[in-house]
Amino acid sequence: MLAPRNLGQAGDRGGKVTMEEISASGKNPTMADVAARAGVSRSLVSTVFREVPGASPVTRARVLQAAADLGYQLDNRARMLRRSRTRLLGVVFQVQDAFHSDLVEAMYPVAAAAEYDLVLSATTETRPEVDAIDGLLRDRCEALLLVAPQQPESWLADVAERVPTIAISRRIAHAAIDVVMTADEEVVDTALKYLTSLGHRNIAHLDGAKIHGASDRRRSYRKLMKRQNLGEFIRVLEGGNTEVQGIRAAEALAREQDSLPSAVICYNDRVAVGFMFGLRAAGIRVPEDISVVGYDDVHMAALPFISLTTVGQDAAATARSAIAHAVRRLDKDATPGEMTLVPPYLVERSTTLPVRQAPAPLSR
Amino acid sequence: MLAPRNLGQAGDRGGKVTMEEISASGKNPTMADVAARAGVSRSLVSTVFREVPGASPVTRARVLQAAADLGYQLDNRARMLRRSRTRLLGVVFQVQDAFHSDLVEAMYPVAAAAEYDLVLSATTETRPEVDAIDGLLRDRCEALLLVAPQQPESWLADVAERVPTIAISRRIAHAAIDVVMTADEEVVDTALKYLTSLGHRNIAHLDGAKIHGASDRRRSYRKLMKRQNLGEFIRVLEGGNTEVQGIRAAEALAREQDSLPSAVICYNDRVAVGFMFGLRAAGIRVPEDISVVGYDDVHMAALPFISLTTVGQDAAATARSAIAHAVRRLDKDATPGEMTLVPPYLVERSTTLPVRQAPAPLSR
DNA sequence: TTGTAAGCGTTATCAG
DNA sequence: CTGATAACGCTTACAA
Repeated sequence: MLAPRNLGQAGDRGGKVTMEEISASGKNPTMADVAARAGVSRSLVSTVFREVPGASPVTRARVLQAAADLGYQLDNRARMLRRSRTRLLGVVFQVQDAFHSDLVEAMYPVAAAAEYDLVLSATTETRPEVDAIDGLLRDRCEALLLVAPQQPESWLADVAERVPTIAISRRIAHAAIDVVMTADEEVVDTALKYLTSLGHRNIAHLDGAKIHGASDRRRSYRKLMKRQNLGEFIRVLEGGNTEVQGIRAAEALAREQDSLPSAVICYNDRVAVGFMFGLRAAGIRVPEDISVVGYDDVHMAALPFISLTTVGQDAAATARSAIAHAVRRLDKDATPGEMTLVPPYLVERSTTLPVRQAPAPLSR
Repeated sequence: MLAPRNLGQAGDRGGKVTMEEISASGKNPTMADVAARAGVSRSLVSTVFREVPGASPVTRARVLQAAADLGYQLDNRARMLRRSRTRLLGVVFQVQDAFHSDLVEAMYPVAAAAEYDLVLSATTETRPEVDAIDGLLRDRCEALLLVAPQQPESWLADVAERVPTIAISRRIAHAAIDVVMTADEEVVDTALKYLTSLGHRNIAHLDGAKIHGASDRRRSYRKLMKRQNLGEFIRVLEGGNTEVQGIRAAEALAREQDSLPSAVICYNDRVAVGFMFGLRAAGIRVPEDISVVGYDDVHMAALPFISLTTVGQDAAATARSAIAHAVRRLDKDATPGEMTLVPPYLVERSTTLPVRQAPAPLSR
């Protein structure tokens, strides 16, 4: 009763387990054990488990049965060691970040389709990126997928010299590193076009402070505002990337209530949500007084009592593209340094309204 | 300039890289390469890298230098294969779950302190638990840490028969499986005692529906209400584990407004937050009309505009305990089937108030 | 279709 | 302190 389901006891259908059963206890059974039990050679067991042609159906069945009886499991260590290729893709990500989780989730099926396995290596407060990457290198991953890597470009370039490296969600200009990220300027463009289509002109930008990518976003905002002939309205609000910083920004804005923008584009959803609640707490209505647009489309943005209009990052497309880059480098030895920009998408929800309190559409 | 930092070029301080440099390109350098460059035997290189005594300081330095010049990295596959023990702990978790992420984060330093490495294996929509566990078994992990496993107990028991298995956050009564979880009854007890201390008696329970553990919680609620002589107030509201289900529950409750409880203990924070906003949307004030207590202490609960009073799960303590179980089983061959209950903690925030609108404390 | 034998890059054992 | 020499469990030509 305590015996594992697939580990067939003496007396089970299989029958003649005797020595093997004893020798198998404690140690894991090997291919040799399976071969012995099936009455074939080790290599035949291998062919069966690799699912390559070269074993008769009847042998195949016998081997599989013997393996099941013994509770045999392939040993990845040995198999990877012997094989010329490990078919391993290393993924470095921040385990606490929801968008990173979305990416990892989306990567699994794509990698599997290309017959690669994923090796996850998390970065945390106590586990620096360098350690995470080192582990993957020791596991002999064939390519590295780095989600929002924090290390300096030169260090990442050194890594990329050893193994094909794909940076995700971080712009890096280096000939050895592939990059996959949401088209940053298009994010601002999408938000801006949407807001101007609602009649907004006085559109401010809630900044991401010193976060990676914030300066790019700021630059895009300035550039695109000018292009829309809205240069006179350019205004960058001091923000950050957390809800609390959003609240602070709202409080600061409320204090100088003389000149409110009619809409604000935020660095990300978290700061946007904080900003929105902060405005409301200060007596400024959202969306009636100010429209708010976020970025990321995190889970929270979709909650009915938040319902934040936002420009979303397509995690699935990003993941697909990142794996595709790795596969191109490995299986089609493409040249490194290519960049893929994933288009963002707009999600209209309840934090935006046409400028100046437009009346609800009349039914006529 | 394109050369990896640690891969010392010919002309670098090291000097005489010639054939090795060429042979190393393409293939990863091995211990043999390092040995050759340092002018020692493979086994000495091994002793140096294993950091065991048996190499003179000067040799040690030479080996390390040669390794650095070559950009040598240990090969985990070979090392794990040869070593009697892998010192690998497999962790199965839902990559999308914030509490699981907290656990994983907390596990890293604890495992490192016990000289174990963590192997992460995520379950997702497309990657079933069985696959995740299979992978870890093939990697020859020495123990499995399963966070909130979904498989039936009998199946998990089969796994536990092969390898020491620790279930986290799921109650399992099986002699082969260790369990670490937050003391479930204490959670309800903590919430209940806190609410009664505020004078509440009409305390309802917002249920977790068919989720694992919900029935335990329900049972504890009933039992402890009776123990407090509050049996007449027992009331289980149909809930769930998501914000949207919380909103629905609030709407349902508002419809039968004749008999509102004065406080509600919720299955988790997510459903609690939805419930709270749902109540407010229905014109029921929180906390003035109804006090709301959540469970988990997720990040969102602490946001200023949510500020949910909740009973928290101690992720760090749970992680510590789980690793400790594994280490006890592996290094001190403790007997399986032990259970550790981690005490929860109360976080008083803004969704609870003494019953019947107590006046703000007077300053005198 | 099946079996034989030689590694893959380490660690561990045992001599010098 | 140092260096040969077997394994570890598998894959992969190559032979039968």
